[in-house]
Amino acid sequence: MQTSSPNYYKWTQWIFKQLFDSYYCTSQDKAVQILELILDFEKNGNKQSNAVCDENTPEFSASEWNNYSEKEQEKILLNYRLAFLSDTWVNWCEGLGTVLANDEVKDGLSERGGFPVEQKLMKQWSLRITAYADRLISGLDTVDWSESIKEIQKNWIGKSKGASVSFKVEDSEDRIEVFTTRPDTIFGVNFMVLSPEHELVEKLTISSQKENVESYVKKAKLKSERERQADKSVSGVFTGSFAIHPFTGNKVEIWIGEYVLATYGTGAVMAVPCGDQRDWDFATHFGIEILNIFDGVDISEKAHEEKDVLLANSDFLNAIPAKKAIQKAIEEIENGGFGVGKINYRLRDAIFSRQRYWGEPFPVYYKDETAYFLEDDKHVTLPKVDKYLPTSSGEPPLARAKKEDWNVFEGDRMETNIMPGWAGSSWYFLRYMDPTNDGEFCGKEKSDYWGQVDLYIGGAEHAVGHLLYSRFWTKFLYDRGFIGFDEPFKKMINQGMILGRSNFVYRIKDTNTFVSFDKRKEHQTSRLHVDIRIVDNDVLDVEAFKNWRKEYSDAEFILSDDGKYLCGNEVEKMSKSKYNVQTPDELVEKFGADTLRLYEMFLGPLEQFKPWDTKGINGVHNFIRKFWRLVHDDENNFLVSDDKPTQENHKTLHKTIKKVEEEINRHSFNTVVSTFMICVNELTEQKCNSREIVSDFTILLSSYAPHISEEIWNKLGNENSVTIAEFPKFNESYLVEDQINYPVSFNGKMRFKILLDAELTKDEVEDEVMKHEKTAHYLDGKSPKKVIVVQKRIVNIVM
RNA sequence: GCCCAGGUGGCGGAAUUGGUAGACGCGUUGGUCUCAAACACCAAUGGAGUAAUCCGUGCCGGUUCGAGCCCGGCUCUGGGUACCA
Repeated sequence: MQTSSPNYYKWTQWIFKQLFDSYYCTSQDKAVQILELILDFEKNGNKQSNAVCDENTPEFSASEWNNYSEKEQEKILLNYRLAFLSDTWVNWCEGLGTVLANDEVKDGLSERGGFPVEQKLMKQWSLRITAYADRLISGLDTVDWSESIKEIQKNWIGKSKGASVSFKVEDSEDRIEVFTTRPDTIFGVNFMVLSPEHELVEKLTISSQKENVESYVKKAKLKSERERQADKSVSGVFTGSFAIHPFTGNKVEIWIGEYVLATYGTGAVMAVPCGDQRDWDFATHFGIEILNIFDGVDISEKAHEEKDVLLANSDFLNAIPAKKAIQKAIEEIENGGFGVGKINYRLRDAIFSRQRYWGEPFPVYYKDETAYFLEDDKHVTLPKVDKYLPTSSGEPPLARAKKEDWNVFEGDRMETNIMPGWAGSSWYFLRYMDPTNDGEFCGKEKSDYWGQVDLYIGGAEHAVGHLLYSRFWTKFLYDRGFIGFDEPFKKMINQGMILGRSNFVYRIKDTNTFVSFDKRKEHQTSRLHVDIRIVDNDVLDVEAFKNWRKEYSDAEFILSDDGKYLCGNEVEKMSKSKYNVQTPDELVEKFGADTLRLYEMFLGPLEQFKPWDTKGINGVHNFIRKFWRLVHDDENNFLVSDDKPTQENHKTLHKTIKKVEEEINRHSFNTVVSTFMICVNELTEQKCNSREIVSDFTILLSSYAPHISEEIWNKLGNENSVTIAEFPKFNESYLVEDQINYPVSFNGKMRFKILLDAELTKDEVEDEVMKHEKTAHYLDGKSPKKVIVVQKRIVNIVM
């Protein structure tokens, strides 16, 4: 099964079409066919509709709706559809020639390649994931995932409860809307701050402030997002305009400040300097008065951000504790008609268009610039193009395809964007359940039978991408009745990453001269990754470095005193971009794939991060050879015996079966490998090459070292693959001990052991211990206060 | 700042419900085999001490007959995340 094959992605297109044909009904709290919404519009218009929609959707009555043209109706429906086209500010990445989702942008640079990303307005397909924000949070309680991934998703969705409040601008019809989580502190507001990008900035700036504001805004826009976030110093400028406090009617200064983000909330805040540290810092820096609305709290040194005090100087909120006051404030704000209680999410709708070649094409065509979907039985495959590059006019690569290059062509033109990488990966686990179904993406009886993915082992780096989108699609497919569960992955384990050891060179600023690690502090340098293959033991091969890349061919070096160029080093994520990748090919060549596989498991617990270090690999390789020798004679001829295994042989085998079974349930693969080693060591010592024992051991080993297991299984005379052999049954009776080697401790410290019959009662054990010669020695003349006997486990003598 | 992990020999790590701390592997040392080496095999290997013995799971305290494990307080390391109003 390949997500890139048309047999697969035609179903991705089908799911996308279902999203387009659906809206989110808030009263049923699920996705519903858009037809139902249309019927509702025809009868009632949209004034009371319980549907999630774009904030700028106009209101209309039933008769207005019925009089709209098809095109107008379609335009409105786009505000409701879960897959919709809209002009969106997107993260445009020139370097990659495509749009990126928010989670693909890190610090203002593309996660892949590290290219700059800018904001650009484009017509794009988006998915209304925000409709699912709440369920994506609450659903986390039903899955067995690590706390950290749940936390990352919660933060990413970023639900905050509060109120949206609109402040009237003095002598103007304009209003400034803010979002606040602390409406109870509204009487502490005496200024407000807009982000430099806020749409009202220009309008609100009075002529005498114009120059200051313009230069401030210009400076802010020149900075990359990364620089702006890194810069924690307080900066801002006054517009000269005032807003009117909705309750007191007092003047409220309107400022502009970089610390307010354009992309969160409304891009403006009401500043409460006594209750918010950032506002406090801003007010202090610019000498703005700080009103104190907290009863008995000193705010001269810092803001008071906790909700643990009563309010003062706050009219109807006086002497009310914060929790109640928030409720009361929202009521009054709503009564006054200048705001409303609101839940705000940090999560944005997911942009679903990309401008590359490789990806799933949309089953969409345009007629008169309106988007239409193909009939259900038709799907689009990627057309052939002459180059995988954008056209000269900047359209996506698919725009290179001529009419006859498309397998389907309808309307004026086909959609030339493609879907993002996470489209296919959002539902592939469902296709696994029914990979050859030609009539459906996955038969309901199949998904009902297999259900959720029991265990998903994957990296934490997909926390806000793939793992969130899969949950969204699963919930959608569940809502529409296509599957019977609404979370894709029941349990998840995040495997630890293998870290690599990176090396660095130090380039002196604005030169092509590199200084050795030990002398780097004598210069202003920037640290650059260097390929670990041209570094040996932290010493750089200078000639190889010059040949490594064109720009270094004439590099000069300041060496350390012993004439070597020393590199810096650090253990970090193994990654191509860090040039610290060690491929396992060489190890496979030398030791075989079984050894590599076993060694990776043997390194330690699955979830743990660890640096790649091959020092111990010959240990597991020796184990494999030891197992081989167990079933071969000195001339390397396969040799097993058909003698009846001894009691001891059975004990060794069944001890191993038990342990392997237990450990696999705990996902503790490193200890399973140890168990195998112990088993082979014991069988070697017992000189046991019994066919019966070896067969069962081979099955146990087969999923850990598949190649050697298959080979030995075959040599044992089996026709079928070991992968379909039945897992050996554990038999407790082989492990019954008739004697117990009791550890005897004094005040909790183990001193000696005593071999006793397993059937002895507590009292008999105590008698035997007290009779023992060493007991008298450790008692040293004292008499025991108490003797604790835990049968078959331990004896503790308290003195 | 907040959230999540984690701290055990020279190293990777084990100890599953509170019950023998250091399984297994690496490394090291000594030995056997060999002309020699590699491989393999045998033995030793937490620290101190000739030994008896004593001390030992980041630090301080607590619970318990008994704590690497439970509780309280610290500390250090790793990871994630944030001018989110």
